[in-house]
Amino acid sequence: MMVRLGQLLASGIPVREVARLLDAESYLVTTRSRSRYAGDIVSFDADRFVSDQLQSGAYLRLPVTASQTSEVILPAGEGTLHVGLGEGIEPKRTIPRTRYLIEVLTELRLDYHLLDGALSDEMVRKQSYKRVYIPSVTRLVFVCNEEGSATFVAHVAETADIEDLSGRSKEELEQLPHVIRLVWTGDPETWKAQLSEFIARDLEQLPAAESVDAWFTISDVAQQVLLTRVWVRNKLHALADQRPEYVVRSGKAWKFHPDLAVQVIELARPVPEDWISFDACWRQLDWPARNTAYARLRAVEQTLGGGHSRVYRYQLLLSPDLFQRLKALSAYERQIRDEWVPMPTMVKRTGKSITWIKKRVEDAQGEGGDYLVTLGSTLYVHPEAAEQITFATSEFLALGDPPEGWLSLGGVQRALDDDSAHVHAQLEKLTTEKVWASDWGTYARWKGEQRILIPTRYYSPSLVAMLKSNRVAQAAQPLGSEYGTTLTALADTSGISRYKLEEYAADYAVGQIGPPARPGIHPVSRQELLFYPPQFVQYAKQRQAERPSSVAPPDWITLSALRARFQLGKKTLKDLADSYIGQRLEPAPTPFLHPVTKREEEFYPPQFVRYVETHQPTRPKAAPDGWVSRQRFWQAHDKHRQWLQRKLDEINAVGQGWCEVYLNSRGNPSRFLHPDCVAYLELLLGLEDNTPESCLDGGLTDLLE
DNA sequence: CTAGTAATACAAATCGAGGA
DNA sequence: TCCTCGATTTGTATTACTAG
Repeated sequence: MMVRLGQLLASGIPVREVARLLDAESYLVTTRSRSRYAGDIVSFDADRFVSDQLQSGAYLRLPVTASQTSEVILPAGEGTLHVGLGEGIEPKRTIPRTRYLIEVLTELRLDYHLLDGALSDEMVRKQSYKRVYIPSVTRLVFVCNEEGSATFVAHVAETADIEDLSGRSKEELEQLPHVIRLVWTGDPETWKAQLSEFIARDLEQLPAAESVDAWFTISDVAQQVLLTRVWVRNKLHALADQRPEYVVRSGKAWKFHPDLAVQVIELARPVPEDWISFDACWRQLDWPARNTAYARLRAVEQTLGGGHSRVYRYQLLLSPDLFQRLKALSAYERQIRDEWVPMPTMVKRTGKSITWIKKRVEDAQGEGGDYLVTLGSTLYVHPEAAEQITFATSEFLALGDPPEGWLSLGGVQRALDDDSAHVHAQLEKLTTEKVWASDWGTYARWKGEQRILIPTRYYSPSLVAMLKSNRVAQAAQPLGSEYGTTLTALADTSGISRYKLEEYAADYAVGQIGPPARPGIHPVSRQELLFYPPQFVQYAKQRQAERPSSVAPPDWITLSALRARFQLGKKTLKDLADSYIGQRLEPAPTPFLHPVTKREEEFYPPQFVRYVETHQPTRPKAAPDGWVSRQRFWQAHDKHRQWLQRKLDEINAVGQGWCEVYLNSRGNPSRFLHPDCVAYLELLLGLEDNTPESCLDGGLTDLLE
């Protein structure tokens, strides 16, 4: 603003005239001249004018160029009455129409050029007509502040018309079809509204007409708002990020669309008095770091919507509403920090993993209760849940180590060279017998050299030895049929799973279908076991036969087999299955008996296989030649991975196929960079290392093309 | 005071191994 | 088949610091 005001004052238009133009005659300062031959010195208090404008929040858009001509604008026509020197006629009132016009142009955000005309002696007018040309909408306005002087708005087809129109008389102007005469109604607002309408009539159709020359540089805006260029630059660039078409590079300088400039000027508007500075707010609040408070502020502001904080003269000021919310949030967070238990502490207390604790907390919390809260990056557990879990897990911490030579289930299975579920079942049985009670126990699990707090059963060497001899004896002499059969033996011989047999046995007992199972001494192991009569065997086989379509059609397949075929992750396949089921696609997955495991399993139709083929996420392959993994790249160039991430985001590497997932050397999916991308990044690195900042600005965008 | 950079911290997602 | 674990990768928040 200062620049344009300076231009205006230096344009050759007399200072008094400028003041009249702006309806700002109160800013004229008269200083008595020291020389008595000279008149008083009249000057315009530009500083006061600008600061008042800033205070009031209403900025006048000053002309792009202002000049004075020695010619009369809209001279009197032939038929006009000449009234001599105008003596004896009452001086006409002044109406600040120019000021109103400038206000209208400011509202419409239009740039304009001002020309002040001369007065001639034989004219009635005491004030000159001004010519205002608005290039973006090709409008020409003739305006005069003197009472009774009409205002004319003309549409200009060619630039040559401007001079032509200026030389005509008012009467001639009125006759022209593309000229509108605007009369003073006595009310500034209606006059302004009419003027605005005439000027902006087809403004919407002409948005692009505004030439880039009229756009604003950073300095232009900075001088308007009286804030530093850095602040303005940041604001402008931030806005321009959202409207890339609103910023151009003109030579060395950036130029911004007037809309952006206006927005920034808006941002510099003073804020209400009850707003509080961010630092004052932070000092009253209870956050450890200033940055934390700043992050919270941004988060809260986002939920509130805009307009609750504003930077004014290097001060980030917050609305009272925002401040209250931050205060409440800080109190809430303080309470969490003081009373709740941080996750790391919980891990130490219980000796369990974070996932484990999380699951228990979720179980512990009631309806709608929120027992887990993340503050910053620490997870806090509600005190009640924490206490409950700590109490419940004290047993884990008390877990001892298994005695030397004792074996876990896996160990027993390896010792017997039999990894079937049968071993597990046998151990289960043995551990219920009092005889063996001291030969097994629950201890902490050992995984290689590591002690893990999972209660795990370990079995003594003598128990294992017994099991071994038992199995040898069993092999020699199978169970006698005259006693009936045990469930385990039946499972082994019938092919029906022991889980199903248990289920059938329960139904058999409840329904009293045949003679009940009776306890007896096993001829080989001398254990007391339950023996089931032949009727039960028959019943079990019947139940088994009744199971829905016991064998799957040949092309139906289980999820796990499908997983092996497509090399898909568990979760990926599960998601695909869920979506298949969710869409109610036919035929639906159906339970069948698995030919090998003899268990009932969910089988999926061949349609699902095709569904997976078409919907599966593209499975990574080995990287083609020349592609480099992200990790290798940032490590090789001694850059942080975030640096790389940022650069890739900037050039939209994923969008243009410069970044793809391939298998890395470990066989895991990882992101790889296209050779071109690598070349570009290396070029970038070279530039960053070797050239000053200024070269980077313009050069890189070209390189990207 | 803002915006940018780098280092660090944390958490979510995922996988295979092992036990029940 | 389900669960838990540690290991690993990846994404994002926090922190510290700097230039302008």
